[in-house]
Amino acid sequence: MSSRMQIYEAVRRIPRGRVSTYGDIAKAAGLPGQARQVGYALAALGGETDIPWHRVVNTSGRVSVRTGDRSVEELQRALLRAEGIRFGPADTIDLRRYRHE
DNA sequence: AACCTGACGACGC
DNA sequence: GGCGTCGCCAGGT
Repeated sequence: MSSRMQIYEAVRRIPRGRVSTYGDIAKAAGLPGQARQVGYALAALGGETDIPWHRVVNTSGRVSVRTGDRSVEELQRALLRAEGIRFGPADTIDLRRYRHE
């Protein structure tokens, strides 16, 4: 429960126009190796939140696929593009360039 | 208690 | 880079 707060705090630290990965956030939240927990914590956020959930992608530099609802992924890409992040072929982001340490 | 399921990831081919 | 395998762990059946 409290670990979820740690996750949100870490996500909050991602600067605008940059991204981080589930694994990196997990590590930053003191939960190394528990990337999945990050996914669950973000999924638990409703639409109303000030947490920049869209700045979290997987290590492939791509927006993770949700089960069912596919429109959310489009929204995430739109939000990222709005921050100046460019997507390459296959909707891939260049992590070497946008990844936040 | 056993088993299944994910907004994941590292590793070996 | 694609693909299969295994490790991870909270929650729900």
